[in-house]
Amino acid sequence: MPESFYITTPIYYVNARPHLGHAYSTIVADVLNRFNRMCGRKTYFLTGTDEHGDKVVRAAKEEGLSPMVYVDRISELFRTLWPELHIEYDYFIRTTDPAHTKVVKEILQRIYDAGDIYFSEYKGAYCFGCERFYTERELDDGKCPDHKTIPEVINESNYFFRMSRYQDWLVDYIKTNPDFIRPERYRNEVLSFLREPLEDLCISRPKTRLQWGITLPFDDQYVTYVWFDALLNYISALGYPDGEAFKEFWPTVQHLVAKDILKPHGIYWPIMLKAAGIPQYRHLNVHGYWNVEETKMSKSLGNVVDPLELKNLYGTDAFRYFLMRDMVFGLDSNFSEDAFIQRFNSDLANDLGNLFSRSLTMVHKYLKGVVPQEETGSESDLDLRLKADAEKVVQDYEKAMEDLAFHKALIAIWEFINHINKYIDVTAPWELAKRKFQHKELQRVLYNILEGLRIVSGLLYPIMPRAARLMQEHLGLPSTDAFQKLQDLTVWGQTTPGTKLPKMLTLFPRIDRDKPGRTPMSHHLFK
RNA sequence: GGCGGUGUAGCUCAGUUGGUUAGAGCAUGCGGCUCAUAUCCGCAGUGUCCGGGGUUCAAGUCCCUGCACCGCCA
Repeated sequence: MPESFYITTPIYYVNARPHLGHAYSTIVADVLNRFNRMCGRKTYFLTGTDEHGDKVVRAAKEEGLSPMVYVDRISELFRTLWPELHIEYDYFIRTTDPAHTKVVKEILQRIYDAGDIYFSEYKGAYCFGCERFYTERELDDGKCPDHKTIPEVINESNYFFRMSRYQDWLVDYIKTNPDFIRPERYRNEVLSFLREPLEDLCISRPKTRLQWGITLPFDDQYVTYVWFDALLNYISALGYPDGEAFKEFWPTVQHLVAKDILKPHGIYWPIMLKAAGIPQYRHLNVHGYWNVEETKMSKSLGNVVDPLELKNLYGTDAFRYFLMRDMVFGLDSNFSEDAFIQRFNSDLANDLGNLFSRSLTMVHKYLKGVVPQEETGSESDLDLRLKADAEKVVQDYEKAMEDLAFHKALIAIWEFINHINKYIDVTAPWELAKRKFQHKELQRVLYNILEGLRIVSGLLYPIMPRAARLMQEHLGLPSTDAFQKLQDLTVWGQTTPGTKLPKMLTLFPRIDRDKPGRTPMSHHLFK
């Protein structure tokens, strides 16, 4: 029985529209999900939206909408964006779902009963304009940085989660499970944070101040605040506690987050799970930020990259390829249209697209578009080397994918693409085609090229599902299968001789930067 | 202020436990092929490995120190 695989994205906060960062997280999840399906695992892929809290109330007010109408609208933007990027999630959760609300209340009650939630009063500087407390440090000359007014000192009572009690346990757990949080830099960050005493977490807001949230089960004058509500989506979506999905998928859960929400996922969440008596997640995978033209992406700079626009300009496959190829998972990367076009033309159009095109053209031209016999038995060193390269690429790829080193997986594929190009160059099928007595050799060479391309298409499936599919159709592979199993990519000779190949197509037409009428990305206009 | 990271070719980066003339891709220049989306293949380079000091027969790699940028914490 192969293991299951459960991957989650963060649930995205609905106070803003989807941007490049959201798209990256969700595409990575989709890539991992598809890769694991190729490995024969039963997979579950969760994404969704986080919809409570005062920022949402404020954003709704600005648009003159009720919170519910507002969150419906923004949530829908996320939900409908993903299919456009060829993302196939299994379930889309919203924290306003009644089923989620029920689980949150259940867990709160359980932790409350166990004595890990207590009631306490505190004093603080509160700005009524911002509807929030400020710490001394955040104040600008004693005044609210936004409103330039002196905040009032008020008393407030709230419920607190006793995280401090679990600090030593967590440090120990992270130390004994080295890949609990990865890459290592983020694990170190959490450990370094835990060297200082951990403060208890405020998990409520009085209804006098905020109504848009889940009412505490043990005090109806309060709502749950942010993380305690949001994090529980990962279990409520599976039908915790009795759902079949929970039993099947929770044991192998991996979370995927950007570095800005490391603390809630690396500290609050494991402690919540511990306090509620739920087994820990397996991995927290943390990635970096996309900068745009060397600067931080921000609304005020007007350089927010809209995934839909990119997709419309260059296609989903190219967009996904660029994101996976140009970011080292865990580190920050830079996005620019120039870099994108560079990658597109050199990797997709020239290396892969042209290889695909020249190969199929030769099959059509020399063999009437019919897949030849394999012609084993008289292989040259060149043939044998190509097969060895094919074995190696699958191994390197698998290792890189397991390590979340997507760029390395793609580098490995492109090395193999170069090898096929080289193989064509050295075997020179156009020469073989001139001489009848070399027909068998011609057949063998072209068969090997097609096989090489089959393996390339199979490996590309998680990253570029649509292009992989197109390639497979044009290589005469069964179109009934959505993808090839990784296992099938390790065995040479799966292409069926005698298959008539469909008409040629250009996979990735070159982008001509200077072409008149070409529309550059709109964020350039705001620079 | 404390802790951590990064600094290698024009650009993006690889460089294992210290070990010959420091690598790849892109960009550049030259040559070859014609099946191909003017594509592909080959060749050619270029480097104060951030500065300074030290350990060693030997340092991009280890130690100390300074600088720059980044992150987390206060």
